[in-house]
Amino acid sequence: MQPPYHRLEEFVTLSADEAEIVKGWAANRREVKRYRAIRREGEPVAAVYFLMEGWVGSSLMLRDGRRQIVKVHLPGDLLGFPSLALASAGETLEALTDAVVCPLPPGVVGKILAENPRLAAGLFLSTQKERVALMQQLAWVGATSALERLIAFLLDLHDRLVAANLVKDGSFEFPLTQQHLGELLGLTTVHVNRTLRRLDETGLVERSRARMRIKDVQELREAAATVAPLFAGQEAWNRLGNPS
Amino acid sequence: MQPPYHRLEEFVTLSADEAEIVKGWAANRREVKRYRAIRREGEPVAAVYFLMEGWVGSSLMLRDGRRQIVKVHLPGDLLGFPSLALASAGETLEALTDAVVCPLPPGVVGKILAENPRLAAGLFLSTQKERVALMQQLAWVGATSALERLIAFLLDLHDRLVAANLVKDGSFEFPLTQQHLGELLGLTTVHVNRTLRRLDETGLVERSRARMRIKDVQELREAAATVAPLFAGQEAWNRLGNPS
DNA sequence: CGGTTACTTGACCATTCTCAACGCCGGTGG
DNA sequence: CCACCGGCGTTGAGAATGGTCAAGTAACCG
Repeated sequence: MQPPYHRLEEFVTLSADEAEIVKGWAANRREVKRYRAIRREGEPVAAVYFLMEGWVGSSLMLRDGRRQIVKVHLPGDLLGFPSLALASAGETLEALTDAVVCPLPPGVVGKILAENPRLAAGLFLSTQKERVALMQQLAWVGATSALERLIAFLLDLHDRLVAANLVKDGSFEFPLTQQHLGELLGLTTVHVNRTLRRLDETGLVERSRARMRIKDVQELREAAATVAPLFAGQEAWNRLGNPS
Repeated sequence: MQPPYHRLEEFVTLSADEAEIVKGWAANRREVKRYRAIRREGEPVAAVYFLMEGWVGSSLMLRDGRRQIVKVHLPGDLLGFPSLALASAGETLEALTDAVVCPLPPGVVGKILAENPRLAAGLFLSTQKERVALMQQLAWVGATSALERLIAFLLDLHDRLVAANLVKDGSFEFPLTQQHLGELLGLTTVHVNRTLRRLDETGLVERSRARMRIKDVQELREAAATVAPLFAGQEAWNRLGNPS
């Protein structure tokens, strides 16, 4: 199977040199078992991570033990970047399936910023894309009902799984527990359960073990409270490159 | 009054050249009246903005008209960066007070990425800081009660106002309506009102017209559900510059 | 096959929302 | 200068979405 470099080429096509740099990351693989932490909040910021295989959650812990999952990462994602601005890590990275990550010391990022403007622009835009995703999630969680949140998340997940080539025959692996969904969407496990049941009673999705199928993506989109933003791809890079 | 460049120097001290670049931004000032949009969702991504004076809100609109404010920006903030990754703007930027912004075409950002690695690293880290802030807000909104959300927001605002030198004698201007607070925290106006009353009945804050005073910041911090993250400042830049 | 973990369901509870009315304050026009 | 108007803030009563507690069931793992 091809390493998931799709997200790195989304905004800037990589030159041969740049592709070499990226491939070099794979030299350092770290395998992580399901539910194990890759890095916890409060630990030193020793690296960022390229997610090679598996799913990983980024979460914040509140003082009383409640937890908010802020992102479910899929293969090809870069993890841990926000903590580069912090004195110690601000997010816990936890494997949601068995996973493989490639740790990149902050110096690698610095070197790219210093020496490779194209790749730097790609990273920069990728980071902005993540900000948009966070803004969207905040909108779901802050302004919509349980059902709408679930729909919005499933659609977003679906689209990202398609991009990562992980949807087969319209269905995909779904390793999240209902507890995870609750912590992601700001709901209790019990209510996630009821809402999920409602969703598949209406025939919009089908759950079986650790798989899920969205039966009619178009119909589900119409039930969603937000419209997925349209990313600019290459055009974003062109804008950066053509000061007016 | 000094232009608010504090946020640009947070991670990387600017060289004389770099300071010149930044000062050059001020050449192009755009004044915006309170409640006027600087840029709406869906419009072309013509620029990002440096906020010179005043407060600005970034918000997303849902299909049914509900709105989520994702950030209240203060002087010194850079606005509109997430939309650089999008085909058309993903957030509406609305002046919450009379404001002055300096529009920067995307090409200016591209030029910095291409030619000025130090400034680029500063921007990059600033952006990561914003991501951390968004993650925190998501945690408040997703995982805490109305009272805790309000406290968390007020503390965060307070700290940022202090950094921008906008707190005088322990009190600060507070131009947000209760509706804004609701849209920011995922609550209705009515409930914001009740919660605010509860807050000042307990004597933790004092409201008068368009000002607010936090009577005991330390005590309020103890009542908060999250701990504000510690930003790395210069150290973050050092990490980037010293690949291990 | 036993034990653990996740999922499911029910009954009850509470935080927050909805709807509605009213008061205050600032601005505007006569 | 005063009267009106509109926006914002405030308060009350009742409804509802989602939370809590609890128990039971199904799936998975060693």
